[in-house]
Amino acid sequence: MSTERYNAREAEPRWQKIWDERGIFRTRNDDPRPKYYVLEMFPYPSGRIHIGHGRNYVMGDVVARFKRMKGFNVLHPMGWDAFGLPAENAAIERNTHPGKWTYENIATMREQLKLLGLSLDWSREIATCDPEYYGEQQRIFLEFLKGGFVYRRESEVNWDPVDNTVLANEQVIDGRGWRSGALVERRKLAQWFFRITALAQELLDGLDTLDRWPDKVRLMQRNWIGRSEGLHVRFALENAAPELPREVKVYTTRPDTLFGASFLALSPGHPLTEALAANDPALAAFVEECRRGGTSTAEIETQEKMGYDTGLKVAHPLGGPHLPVYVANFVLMEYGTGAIFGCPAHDQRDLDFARKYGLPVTPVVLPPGADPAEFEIGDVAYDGEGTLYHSGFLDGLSIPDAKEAVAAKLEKQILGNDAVGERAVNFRLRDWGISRQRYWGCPIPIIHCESCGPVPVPEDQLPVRLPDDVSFDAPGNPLDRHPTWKHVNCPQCGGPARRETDTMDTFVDSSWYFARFASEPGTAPLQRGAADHWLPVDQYIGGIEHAILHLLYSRFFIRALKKLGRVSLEEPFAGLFTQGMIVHETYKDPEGRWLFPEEVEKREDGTPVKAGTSEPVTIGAPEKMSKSKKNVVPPEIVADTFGVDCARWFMLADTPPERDSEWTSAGIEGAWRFVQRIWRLVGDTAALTPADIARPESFGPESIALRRATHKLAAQVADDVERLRFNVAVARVHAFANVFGDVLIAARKAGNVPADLAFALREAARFLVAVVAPMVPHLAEECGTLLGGTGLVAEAAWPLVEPDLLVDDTVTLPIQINGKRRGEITVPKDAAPADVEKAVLELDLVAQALDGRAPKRIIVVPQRIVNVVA
RNA sequence: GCGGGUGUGGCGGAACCGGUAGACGCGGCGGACUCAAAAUCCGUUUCUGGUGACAGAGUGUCGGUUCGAGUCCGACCACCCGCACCA
Repeated sequence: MSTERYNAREAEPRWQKIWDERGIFRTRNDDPRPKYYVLEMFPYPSGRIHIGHGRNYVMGDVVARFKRMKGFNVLHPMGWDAFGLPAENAAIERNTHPGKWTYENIATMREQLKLLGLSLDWSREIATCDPEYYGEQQRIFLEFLKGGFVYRRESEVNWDPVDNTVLANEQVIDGRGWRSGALVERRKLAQWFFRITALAQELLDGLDTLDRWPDKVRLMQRNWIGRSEGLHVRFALENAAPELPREVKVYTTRPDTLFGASFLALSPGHPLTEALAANDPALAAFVEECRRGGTSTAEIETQEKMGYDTGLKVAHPLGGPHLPVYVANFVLMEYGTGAIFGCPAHDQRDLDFARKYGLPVTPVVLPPGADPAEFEIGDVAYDGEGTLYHSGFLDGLSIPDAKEAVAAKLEKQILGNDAVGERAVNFRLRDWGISRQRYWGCPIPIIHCESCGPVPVPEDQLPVRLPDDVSFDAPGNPLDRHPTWKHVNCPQCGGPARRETDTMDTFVDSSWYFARFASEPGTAPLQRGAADHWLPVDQYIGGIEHAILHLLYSRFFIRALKKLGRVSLEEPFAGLFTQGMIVHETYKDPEGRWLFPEEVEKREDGTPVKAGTSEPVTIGAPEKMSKSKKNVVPPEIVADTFGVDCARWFMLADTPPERDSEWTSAGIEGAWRFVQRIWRLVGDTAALTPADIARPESFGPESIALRRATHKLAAQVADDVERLRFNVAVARVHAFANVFGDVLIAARKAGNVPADLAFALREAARFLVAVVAPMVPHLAEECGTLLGGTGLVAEAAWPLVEPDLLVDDTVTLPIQINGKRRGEITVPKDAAPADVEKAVLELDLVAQALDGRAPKRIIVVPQRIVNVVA
């Protein structure tokens, strides 16, 4: 009998060292086994990790270790999303260099991650701030430029006045910068864009192929891309000054409501608006007022519709009355044509506008069953289905038929030289602005020349490296202020020119790193052969917060790279899993200061106090672990007390992986007990049975029962892990330990252990160790040694399941009488329903219930249930 | 406003296709071992009534389909998430 406790603190570093020395997690591209690529979203090196960061890495590690045991050549790499604003902020605050700060953080966090015992191939580690990495990214940028996926234009940008940078639309949350929280302003700048909209339809269609993605994420992307089908309609301007355009084009998804139109509205940013405003100070002032309007959620919701009557009129293309042309604050320049026709009766925004400016409200869609003489629009527009009326040739048609009829008619109608109407598809998706006025990012490899314009940096001059000697003592972009860096000669004409001083959005860095990992260390960063071999990532794991941006950008990148011949695939991530966060209680002292969990202790009566004092502590609701609220647990503390296997076990247990999980001391103690329990079960088995026991000819009932449980365990846990149902896998291991423990105790009491049972016990221990190995790998190695194994458990195969042992000979069926469970019956597994029925009717409890009458009906569901209807 | 999700004991949560609701863990209670404690082990733990075998109720609410509903359908309530003046 083993009496010693499992000493995780001693064993864990020892096994980590052995794994490392033998290089067993190093992956080779020429390995003949089938490939499996598992990847967790790489971290930003912000400083230190806490246990809350560990959950997705542990989940990925379970998958990686499991797949290795199942015979796959597994790629499981790690890297660093290393460019970004915090490094610059740290540089400003601490008077250091962003690179130094970043690489120091990487060193710290690498050691912390290693503490978790992750089976990572560290030889493939990358940081996106390595010149080799961003040099390849510059090459990709130039290929995108050549291939038409990059362009430059003047654009109104979201300007973050605190971080002094441009933000993507996606980085503006409630009108504030996603990092600084500052209210975003609008400015016009020349910006570089990735033409993601060129692939909008493909990116939408591709979602249908991603059957191992969560539906939620696919839906979010679908909505983000936002496809709509409608009609472009050109309206002739009646009374415009000669220098103005002759027409206005609008986009509508409701051409059926054209007879209900009562006005046209232009966006404040529309070219016609600008042209009019040049000679109309009042309009110019109105446009200015619209600009000032905030973009925050609350403001948009409460913002009143504002309009300015330009005095212009347009003709109705279907012969209705002429319509006034307004400029309106609610019309977006970025969507459609920046101009709309307003149909107040059937669009809430138009209705609000019409009521405010006294415009007609003419319903043209009659709800089913409504009386045309009575139906009126009050404060709510009607956007349901119905039948067209008040609409000339459309009267009586359904909405879809009316849409079609209008489109067909206007396609043939001519205004000037073109058709009045043209069917059009619109997307909500906008092109991706990637220019950032920041130092710590990938330089955009362009040189601006007075005479040649923007010129690509020649291939042999890549990478364009960031200068090291920069200062952060003034606001703005250090690259722009650098005395020499930007001054170069034009590669085309040789004349004086200046470098592009903008750097790329860091989302560019993370849009292809998974392809970089495919290349062996020391080889070119993006190789078609290697990328095609390893990609797509078989299982990608990360937070739901990246459901749109990172994942959509990466999908765009791979598709663009394919079109440029750099890779052969279309979708980078075949399987996606979004894991929940780890949350923890928060603690505050009487002054309202946050306390770390280790600063809090419980008195005997259960009240929490500040450690070593009698100051009361307020316990707050569990929240996402964060440094600012101090509700963090550093991995070192866990490693030094319970061991990281306990942390791993706890992170996998109880809560489904996609939900948030609360870290508690009770939970980690429970994990500790179970780790010790496995250790004891294995140790007791090793003491009770000989290591070299041969498989006996036959097994007694007790041994068969144990073996059935053993083999079912291996089969079911394999299935659970494949489906990432770690909490269920953990529960099964617990249940098995209960069965195993009972048999073990009985065997020990009996004194002598027959050979067949000894074999079954050994087998149970071996299986148990293998099954938990992906989850608690250090303990598994230690147990492996205990059982007299010579090789590493980390390199062992998943146990071979004997299919005969998965099915039982008999089944116990519940007996229901009138749908209520009244008893049960045990029958042979493949008993005929008629025989089961007969056996059931012979039972006393059934006879009693029937009380001499014949049953109305008996339903026998083989292997499930018997229901007697009395 | 639009779209999506969730709701099961004191708690985290199981329950594949409609077939024994509450697996497994946490916590609680009782016990064994111990001089005592820790550790470990055993029993018990949905609620109500009953000493008990047992009976009744029970998966947010109301209704429906079915021999049978946590699971399917309809309406509603609560909470969570995403998008948000996208014409």
